[in-house]
Amino acid sequence: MSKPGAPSRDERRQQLLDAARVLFSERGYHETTVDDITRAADVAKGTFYLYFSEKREIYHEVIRGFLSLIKEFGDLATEHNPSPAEYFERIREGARRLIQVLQGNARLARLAYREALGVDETLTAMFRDFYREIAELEARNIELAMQLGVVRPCVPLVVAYAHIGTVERVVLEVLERPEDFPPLEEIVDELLRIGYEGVRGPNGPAWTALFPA
Amino acid sequence: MSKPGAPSRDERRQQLLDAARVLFSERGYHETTVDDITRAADVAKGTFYLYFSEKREIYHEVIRGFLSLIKEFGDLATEHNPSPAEYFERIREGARRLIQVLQGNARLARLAYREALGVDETLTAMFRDFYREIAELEARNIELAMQLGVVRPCVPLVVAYAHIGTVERVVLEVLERPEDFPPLEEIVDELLRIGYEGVRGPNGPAWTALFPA
Amino acid sequence: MSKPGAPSRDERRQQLLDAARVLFSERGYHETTVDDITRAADVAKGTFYLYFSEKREIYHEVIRGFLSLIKEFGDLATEHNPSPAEYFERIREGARRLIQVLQGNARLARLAYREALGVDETLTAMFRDFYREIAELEARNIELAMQLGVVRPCVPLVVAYAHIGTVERVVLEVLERPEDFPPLEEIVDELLRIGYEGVRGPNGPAWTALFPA
Amino acid sequence: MSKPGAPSRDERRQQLLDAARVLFSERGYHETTVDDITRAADVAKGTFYLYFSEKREIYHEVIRGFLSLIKEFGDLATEHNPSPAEYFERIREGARRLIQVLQGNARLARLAYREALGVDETLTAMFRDFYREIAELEARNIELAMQLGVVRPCVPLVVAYAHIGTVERVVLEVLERPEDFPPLEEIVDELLRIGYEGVRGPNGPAWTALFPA
DNA sequence: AATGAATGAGGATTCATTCAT
DNA sequence: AATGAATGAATCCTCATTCAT
Repeated sequence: MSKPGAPSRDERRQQLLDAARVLFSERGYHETTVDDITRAADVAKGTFYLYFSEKREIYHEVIRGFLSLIKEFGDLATEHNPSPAEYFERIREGARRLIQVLQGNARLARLAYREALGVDETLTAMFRDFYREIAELEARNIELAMQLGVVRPCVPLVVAYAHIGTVERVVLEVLERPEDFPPLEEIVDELLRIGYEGVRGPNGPAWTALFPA
Repeated sequence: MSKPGAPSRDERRQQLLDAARVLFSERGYHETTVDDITRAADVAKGTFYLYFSEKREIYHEVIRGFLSLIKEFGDLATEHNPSPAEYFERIREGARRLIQVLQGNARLARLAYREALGVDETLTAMFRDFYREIAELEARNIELAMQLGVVRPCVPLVVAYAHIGTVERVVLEVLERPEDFPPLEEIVDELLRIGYEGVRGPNGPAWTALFPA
Repeated sequence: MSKPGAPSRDERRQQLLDAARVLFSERGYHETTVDDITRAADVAKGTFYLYFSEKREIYHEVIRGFLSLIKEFGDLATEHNPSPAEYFERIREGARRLIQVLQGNARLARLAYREALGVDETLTAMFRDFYREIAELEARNIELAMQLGVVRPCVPLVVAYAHIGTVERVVLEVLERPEDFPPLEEIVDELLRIGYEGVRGPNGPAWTALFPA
Repeated sequence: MSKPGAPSRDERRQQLLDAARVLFSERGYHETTVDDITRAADVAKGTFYLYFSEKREIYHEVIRGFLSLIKEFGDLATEHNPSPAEYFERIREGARRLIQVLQGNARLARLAYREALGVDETLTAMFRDFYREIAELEARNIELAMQLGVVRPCVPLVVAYAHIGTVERVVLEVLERPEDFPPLEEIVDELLRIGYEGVRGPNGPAWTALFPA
């Protein structure tokens, strides 16, 4: 059906997505034209519309891809019935992998953050759902930690968003000007320490004990 | 010399800014046309360009106004040489006033957050500088707290961004769907508690002692 | 940039309508671009949209103008309570003026006829309504003539459409190749004679008597 | 040599024509894409161009087919040397069959009428020729009728177009809103009566005598 | 013969900005 | 200062047609 060496349907689509990801990351949604994308992907303008029905669609796709990349790294702590040490180990592992993803997609991370909401309703909803999902995931982590006694009584959803904001803002700043900060790997532990000692329960301080600086 | 009843130059400018603030907040930068703004301000289209050299300029102005509104509420803690109790009292006061500002400008807050960076370089820089400024301000707070012994040794800038992210993300979520959360006034203390117990020093726990739930 | 005397809003609109009328008549709707129209009217492309919200709108306007030009020439016979001779005299007068209008707008007449329905729903409705209106008008003429006894009992609406079709088809052909026909002025009487002797009533033949060849 | 079960060249072509006829009738020429046609005919897009050199060609074909369908029903009256009664009987028979064809192809009839000329020169010519042919045919009928004395002296071509217009307009209206009219079968006689009494000759009134209501 | 991916010219519409009055 | 008509560059999207497989 396709020439050997000729791109398959999926490859062509990917070609366009890749070009779009780069351009959107560099210039944002509004400053990137369909023409730019097709030129970068080295296809004719009309070809774009064989794979995406409109410009917004490819943007959604790019963002969706990024968000699902992130969402993969949260399901860790809640499984089984861990000891406090196991719990924190898992949280720590998840956080580290999250940081890696963000670091490996720095531009895209900034893009997602920037134009989170300025494009259209669908996208706004995508982000709202994304935040809600990861917040609820972290809220469940918190609840588990409360049951384990390593976290004091609190409103889990509030704490969850606090944790998210902590990571989000710090990581974005570090990605923007890494030279002003210690390496991200070191920062992770500090953030977790702040986040979890901030809600330390009767069985704490757990964190410092478990991971002495 | 202006006709009696005719708006002065500054008033006219303000008229345009007010219209723009509302429209940008509701629809974002790209979905708002200069025509929309002049129509809302009830002036002719050409008049716009007597007060602003281009569309981006009025947007910058709107954002700048909002950011400086926020920045006013940070200089509190660093003055004089406070006791731990005074320190926290000031921090708390600052936070409360910040929340009030955000709550009174919910739409604008969302706008600022959304299109923070998608418009142009100047704006990107404005936000970067804004974050840097408030981060450095909070970092100085942290350093002071370290000296007071209420905060353990840490990298102040990292902790500062962590604090900012905490407030930012939680407040944005609460503004978006207030029905899922306790009232913001109650949340403030929880956030400060998380933020400061998370970095509690030898003279702590301070927070809980000072402001028992 | 064209203005020996600055055109008023209405003049500019008319300028565009005139250009559009000519172009649509020559090439039809689909073969005429907005660019063609603005170029012919000697204004910039954007100017078009200050006066018409979309391409179809100016087309509707052109057609509407033509149709109402025609509709003016029907109300003649029904007034008062004429004698048979007066009745036919009025009919004849109306028909002659109609022919003149068509002759003076030959191209437009062909346009209207051609793309009557191929453009959009609004236009289809415009034509349907147009035909219905003039048919009902002629049907009232017929009814009046039946009362006068110059027309035999018949279904007025059917006869009305028959009369319309007669004029329409003949005039269109004559406009297309006048060299194959007698002058339109002569043809008018023949058509009326056919139309009205075809439904001659007991008081007839009226026509031949009144207007011997 | 074709695979068993595979359509022959002609069948494939017919497949495309059938699909095109339906789509053109429903949406008109400009609103129908080659893609629509091939999808409806269940062949690949490229296949279209194996059978037709361009989109307009298949449209021409569809229209041509329809027009020749109509043209078949005119050659009746002119044969032999009929008596007046035979003459009218043949005319009547021809008219009835014409009506049947139109009724059975109502959509197509409207299409032909609508976009008669808006597409291209070839089509314009096709229609011009079509009208000329049937007009000349009817003109010969009229001449014959003049010789028979059932039609008064007149310009046959003018009368021919008058007759055509009568049928055309009435039938189109009836097809559009049948509920406002008597059944077409009844209307036929009324139209013929109008048409032929309108040109009744010394040996008339023929019609009424032959076909009393 | 059949396929369907690729092409790219073409056209409608928007809107920031200018400038004569 | 104010006006608002005019401008035209910019951009999205469509679709007839081609051609390698």
